[in-house]
Amino acid sequence: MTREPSNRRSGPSILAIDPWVSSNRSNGRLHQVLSDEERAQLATIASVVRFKKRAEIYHSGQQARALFNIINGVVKVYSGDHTNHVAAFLFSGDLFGLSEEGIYANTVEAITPVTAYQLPTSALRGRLSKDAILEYHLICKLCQDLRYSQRHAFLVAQRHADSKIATFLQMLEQLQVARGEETSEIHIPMDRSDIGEYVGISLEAVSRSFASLASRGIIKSKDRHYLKIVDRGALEKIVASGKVRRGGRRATGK
Amino acid sequence: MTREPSNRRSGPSILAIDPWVSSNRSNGRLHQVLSDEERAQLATIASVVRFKKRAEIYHSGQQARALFNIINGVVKVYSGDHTNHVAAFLFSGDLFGLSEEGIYANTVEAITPVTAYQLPTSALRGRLSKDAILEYHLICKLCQDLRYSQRHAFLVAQRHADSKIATFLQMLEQLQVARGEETSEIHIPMDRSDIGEYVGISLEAVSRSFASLASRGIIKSKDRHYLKIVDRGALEKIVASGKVRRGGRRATGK
DNA sequence: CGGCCGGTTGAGTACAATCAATTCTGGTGG
DNA sequence: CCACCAGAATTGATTGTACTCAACCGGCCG
Repeated sequence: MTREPSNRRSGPSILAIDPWVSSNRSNGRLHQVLSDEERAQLATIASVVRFKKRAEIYHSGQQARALFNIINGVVKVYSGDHTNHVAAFLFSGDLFGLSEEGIYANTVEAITPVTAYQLPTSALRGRLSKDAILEYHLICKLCQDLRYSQRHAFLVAQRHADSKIATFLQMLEQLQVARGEETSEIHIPMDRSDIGEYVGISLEAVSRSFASLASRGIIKSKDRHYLKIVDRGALEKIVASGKVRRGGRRATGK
Repeated sequence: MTREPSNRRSGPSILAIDPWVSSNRSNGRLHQVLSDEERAQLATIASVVRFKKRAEIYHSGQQARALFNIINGVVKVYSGDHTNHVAAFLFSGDLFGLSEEGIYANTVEAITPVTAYQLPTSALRGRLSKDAILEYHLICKLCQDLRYSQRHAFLVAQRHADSKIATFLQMLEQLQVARGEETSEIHIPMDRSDIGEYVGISLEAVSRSFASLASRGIIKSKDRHYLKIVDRGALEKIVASGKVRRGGRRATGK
């Protein structure tokens, strides 16, 4: 982990959607919720840190010294225990380092080389307590994270491996759209076992699903980490086919 | 839905754990993060509403007119679409009604008769923008919700029905502890199909799991909605047995 | 060149979904 | 108060899917 002066960029960045204010120009795209002043302000308490691929950034149970804001790279958030369940993949503009009573509740590992702002909790809390706007923006981001987490639970609840992978691919693509990246190809930075631990199937099943989708002409993979969706309709159908669950009555009176 | 003056109680209540400040006296118990003044303040913009069992409180896609704070009763939060995936069960001291650009992102239905505070979004936003402390407390609650959601994804990722149900029971018990309720018996307010939709198995499998746990002497059920954990150790083992997932390398260098 | 790691492919098995029949339970009206 | 009914819950039998164990491939780095 290396430190360097943080004046090279315009400062921490939070990409999110406002829970209440509907912005005119958003087709699934996320917005920079921080103003330039806020970013500059935050930059004064931030330092830039870098992590190599596969580096563990912090471990569940450690003292939460800092909040991190990804500049670029991808991390995975997972439970540090013997189960390696992956809770989330995070990208540029995302935050991690949320704690529970000052203790990190998850383990975070760099999937790719990562550059991030490091915001010491003490300084951050000081700033938050004085700045209602900044707090509001943090709220926006937390709502965002909550929605993503619910979507993740939904993904994991899909019954067929193919549906999970199809949903996962849609999610990845949508994330690329959300942050305004190139969208002709889907970039898959994580490896098969990470995917398996995220969608809740074995890595063999991940492999088989990719193979199956490819053989059916629904996706076309350039290599291990890049692929294209060829038949969007078919993919949609596969996503939908994993959802059916019967039972449950209708909501009645008030 | 009926309205009544909201001066009957001490005002809205948020139960959560501070992400940073470790409170001396918490053994898994949640705290009231709002001060009496805050609660009184919020009460001035809140009205009390009641919903019958199985009433739909709002539907995904509707305009988000209000945030709700449960006084008592239980609701389920689920995706309004044809899939009935349940994202959460919420209890007293919980919030619901979070939206995405002013639109409700979920559907919420009362599982039991529910009494709740209704906080119009406009008034609430006005108050939030002026009150950094209140915003901070909302942040606490959102972190809480995020953790629960991650735990839910984890539960759903368990591989065996028995493990899911065992985990679910532990979660319910822990929630009762968290809000300081009676803990000798576990109260299960939701029906089998709700449980199935929450843990990601069919309602028949839910039934079979309960039967299996009971026959093994691990739980003892009084009736459909109340049971006791007899063999806590065995339950723990079952929870753990659903977690194993092999593969994944170790995190290396810095 | 060889080893290692990530990925793919194959065979057998176990578990839960499904379809279907039956019992239990709580609420309603006579 | 009881009989009845509808919805919830249970139980049974069958089938399909994904996990497991295991062998094998291929690229990358030392």
